[in-house]
Amino acid sequence: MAQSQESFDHLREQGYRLTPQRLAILRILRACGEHLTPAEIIARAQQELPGVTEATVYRTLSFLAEHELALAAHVGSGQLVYEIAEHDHHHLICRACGEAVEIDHSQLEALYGRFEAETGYRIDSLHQTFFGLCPACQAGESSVQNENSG
Amino acid sequence: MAQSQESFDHLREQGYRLTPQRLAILRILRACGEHLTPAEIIARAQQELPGVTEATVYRTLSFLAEHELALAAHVGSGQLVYEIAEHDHHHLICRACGEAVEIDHSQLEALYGRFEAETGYRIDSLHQTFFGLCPACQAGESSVQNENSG
DNA sequence: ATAAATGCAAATAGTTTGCATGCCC
DNA sequence: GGGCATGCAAACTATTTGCATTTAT
Repeated sequence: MAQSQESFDHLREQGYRLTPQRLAILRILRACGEHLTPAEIIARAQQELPGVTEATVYRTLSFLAEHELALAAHVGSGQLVYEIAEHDHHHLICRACGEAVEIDHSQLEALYGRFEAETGYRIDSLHQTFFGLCPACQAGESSVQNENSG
Repeated sequence: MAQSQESFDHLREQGYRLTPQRLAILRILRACGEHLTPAEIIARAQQELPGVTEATVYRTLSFLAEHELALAAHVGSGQLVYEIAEHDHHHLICRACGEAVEIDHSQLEALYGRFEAETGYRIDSLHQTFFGLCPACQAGESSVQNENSG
């Protein structure tokens, strides 16, 4: 929670407000540690703050992403997902059970460097999502046949 | 066009039909060579086949993706995009001008191998999308300020 | 006090579905 | 001819927006 104090002050200085809704959603993202869909965040936010609306959650998520307190990414589901912006990392997600493994950004740096050298692009994808099958689901591959991802 | 003949026969054998709509959409994807959003595909399809509906295009795209004649991927826009399934590759897209560079899958194989060794996952992400700024847009960075992506 | 943020509800955008008809094989 | 695919329109889901009210500062 300490790491946010400076961001909070910074936002306040710019005239933004730290409303209970924003704090609650930030808390939810922090507590989860993983990415959540807007729907999941809405559900959790409504438990903490009965009466909070979907519109507010969407607006809050955009706000947090814009101010780099949260990170938005696309995963296979088609929905944008959000997670707390703490350190740069990527995800490897199991298509079958949805389990996600974090991949530290350092593991992609060499690749990015190579792409940048080859193409001249400056790459800023700090949240890639890779898909596959986790060891458990590979084992039960013939029996497990679902396609969930949330 | 030759490369599709066998796929066509295979589909027909399974009782599927190669309707003008499906062929037109396949032709559109092939002609483009890049990924297209459903909206873009709908627009082009309606030029080739006046009267074709959105529903049909969506259904056709799902059909083509399911039968591996097309490939579906998420790019930053939030919309699923489709492209012809010809060879495994990834994209590096300029956030500013939308220009895309292809990255052959071979360039990611070592990385995937490393991830697989570390995590035990079997990775099957054959279409990653990386974002960045292309050389031209880096040059005009201060002047170019748009956020288009389609 | 004041401007920013919320809640509400309606609007919008994108995608999917049911069903009668059409058309590929 | 038979059954898969299409067109049409309506349903749905996810997200955004306008505006009066509330509230953090």
